[in-house]
Amino acid sequence: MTKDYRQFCGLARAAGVLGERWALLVVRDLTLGPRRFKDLGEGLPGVPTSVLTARLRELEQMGIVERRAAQQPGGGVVYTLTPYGAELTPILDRLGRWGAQRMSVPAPDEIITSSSLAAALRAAYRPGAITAATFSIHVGPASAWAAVDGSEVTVDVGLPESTPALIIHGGPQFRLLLAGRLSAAEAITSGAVEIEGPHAVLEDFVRAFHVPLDDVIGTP
Amino acid sequence: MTKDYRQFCGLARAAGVLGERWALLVVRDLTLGPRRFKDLGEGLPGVPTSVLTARLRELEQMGIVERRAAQQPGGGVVYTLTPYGAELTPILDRLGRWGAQRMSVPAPDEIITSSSLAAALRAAYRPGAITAATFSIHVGPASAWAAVDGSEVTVDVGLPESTPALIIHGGPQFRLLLAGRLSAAEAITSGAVEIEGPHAVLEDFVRAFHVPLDDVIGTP
DNA sequence: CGGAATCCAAAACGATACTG
DNA sequence: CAGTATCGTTTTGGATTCCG
Repeated sequence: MTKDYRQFCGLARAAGVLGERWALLVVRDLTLGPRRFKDLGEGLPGVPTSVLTARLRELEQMGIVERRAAQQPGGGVVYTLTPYGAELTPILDRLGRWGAQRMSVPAPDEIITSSSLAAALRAAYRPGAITAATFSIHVGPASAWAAVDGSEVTVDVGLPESTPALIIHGGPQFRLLLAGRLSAAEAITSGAVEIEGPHAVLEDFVRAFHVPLDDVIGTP
Repeated sequence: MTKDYRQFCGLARAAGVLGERWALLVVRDLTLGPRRFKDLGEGLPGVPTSVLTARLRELEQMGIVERRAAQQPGGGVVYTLTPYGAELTPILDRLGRWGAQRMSVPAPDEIITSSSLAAALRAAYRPGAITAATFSIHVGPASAWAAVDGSEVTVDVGLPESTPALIIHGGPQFRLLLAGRLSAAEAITSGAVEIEGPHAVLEDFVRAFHVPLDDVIGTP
């Protein structure tokens, strides 16, 4: 449990916990807010309950995750990030952007989860482009929303509470829109995305949310 | 080889490569500069050559590491980070600082490698405290140096080329100096560190290199 | 719902030895 | 120096089932 490198090194510690299978994705999902065991399991297709339990215990023991009784609907248990764990958020955002640089279009067997979409939106946010707006995004089976207010952005899975300025339905090409490889206009005319709302708001969206994409040279 | 989460997610990609055993530490060592196979192996006590090879191949395949023929002494092979891989440096620095927050004093079985020391110094650097100086640091069997010049810092293992303004020999308590739990004066009088050079330069050092340390509450 | 318990299979790690 | 090859052992991941 929890890899041990026997090195007195902050990075080795981090690698020890977060390098375990599924650990980083569990934390990613928890950066969006408190989650139940079941939510985590469903949001991470392929995790056996036994592994999820193990990861949560380890993260708990390292002070990253906290296990609490849920007050509201139905009681039960929720997992949250501790303040220490929450400090990972900006780091994971950067790491996620780094990894996304080489991701153009989903492979046939790759899925998009709502949590990954929400986290990607948060990581993609560039303050200053727009002042305020709420977006509702659907990509394949995944749904998330992002609410911009000044330099802040709030994201989560599912649907926004307030009515969004724009609803976007995107397909596999959605990534290219975030990369600027497709302009807002192109994305619409090509059918890469369909929107409910004004075209101009989609222009706002692409200005506010951006993740560059490398020209990847084939490996000769 | 290379964990697969089947998710179209930058973080999942990153976790796939960097989550493999030893991978993050290999990258850490390479952020310091080109390294030979043997250097990496010796700097990572416990890695079998077979595993090291596997990790290097994976990192190479992901475009993070490049394998080149060494020009200079003796020929052979060196591994370097690609530009893409080098982009990880600031991220790993942040992750390392995050992990170090809960590390006060090395456990009896924890070692300090020269690479981890050098990387820790880089991560600990706060621009603005001093204008220029070179430090030579020894902690246990590990040796590294850091050269400050304006807002830039350069670090590596071993000894600096130019004569340092200060040589520091630290013991297990060295971490507390970086955390500010020990003042420069206290560190010297308590014997936590021994220095060759002016006391005042050690004051400079602690101002320029700092990694906070959490008050960790026992787990009740 | 929130897990604990079992069990099997497959990696993958670590050690060691050996080669170009 | 820079690995490859082999191999036994240990993990641990994944699937399934069951329980409070």
